[in-house]
Amino acid sequence: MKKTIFVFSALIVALLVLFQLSKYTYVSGDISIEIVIAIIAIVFFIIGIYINKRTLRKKKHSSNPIDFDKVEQLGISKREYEVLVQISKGLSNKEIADTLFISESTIKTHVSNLLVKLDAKRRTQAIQKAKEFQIIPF
Amino acid sequence: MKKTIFVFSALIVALLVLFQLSKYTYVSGDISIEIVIAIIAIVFFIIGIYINKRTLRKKKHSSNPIDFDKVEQLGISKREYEVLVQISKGLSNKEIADTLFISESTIKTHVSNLLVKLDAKRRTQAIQKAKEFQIIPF
DNA sequence: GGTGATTTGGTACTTTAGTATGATTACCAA
DNA sequence: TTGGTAATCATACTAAAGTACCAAATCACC
Repeated sequence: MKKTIFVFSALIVALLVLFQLSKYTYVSGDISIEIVIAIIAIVFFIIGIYINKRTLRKKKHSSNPIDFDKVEQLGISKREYEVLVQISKGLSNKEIADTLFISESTIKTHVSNLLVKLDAKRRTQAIQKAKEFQIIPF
Repeated sequence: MKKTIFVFSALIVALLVLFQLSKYTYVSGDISIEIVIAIIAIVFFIIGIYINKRTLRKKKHSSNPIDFDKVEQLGISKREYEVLVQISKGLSNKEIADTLFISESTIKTHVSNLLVKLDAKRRTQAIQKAKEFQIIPF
């Protein structure tokens, strides 16, 4: 907030100086026009950079693009994907079974299938791969 | 924050208008100069936004703020932290033992200590917690 | 209405992970 | 020099994860 005020204040001062300069140099010569144009170009260039940085910083937290096409491409089914998400949360097979209201045997089947489809040896590696494929939220 | 930017932007625009008007009074009839300046300003503004977006996109992958203070705060030792990083890569205890040139027993000891310090029941949960604490690269 | 994929579940088994405990070495600071 | 901490390793055990194989119910699709 402080920074914003400072930067914009500086810009206003700069513009005022330009404004004054243009008044004085108008009579004496016509080189000032080019200089004024150049300075305005630079100033707005900087303004563009600054404002863009601000807006991008705000968007950073809400960006979570999950590649569902990749999920399909890997042949991961709906249920398997649900299990994958629970795995990435750090839950055990038993805990996943309880949250999805199915038996642990079924979870084991899903996990085994997931490991094959993600080409992973362990569930921790599956998490890593899923993150690389951008198919789990992070 | 948004308000501040808007207010100052409006002020700058107003000043520019004054600047344009003042010129208008001196050189009456010649509108083209003002238009040229305005266009240049807008063009460089857009260029600023564009270039900034490009540089930020490149930096996106290299931005990884790891909270080492948190690591200390949790009482995680140097070696334990190394093990934690390997765990998050999806390696097994045996594989970690091979990469760090120590026995699997030692890895198990480190892992057990890590689970206590991170308040986790499993290594997958430890990964999750470590991510929340921002102590591992992602 | 049959066909293929998904989901579910089980048994039996092997492997990996994690706990508990104890012990040795090394290093660093008081 | 001693006392604390980190790092190392081992044994023995329990728990969880993962594999292999099978089988039945469901569901979508033609």
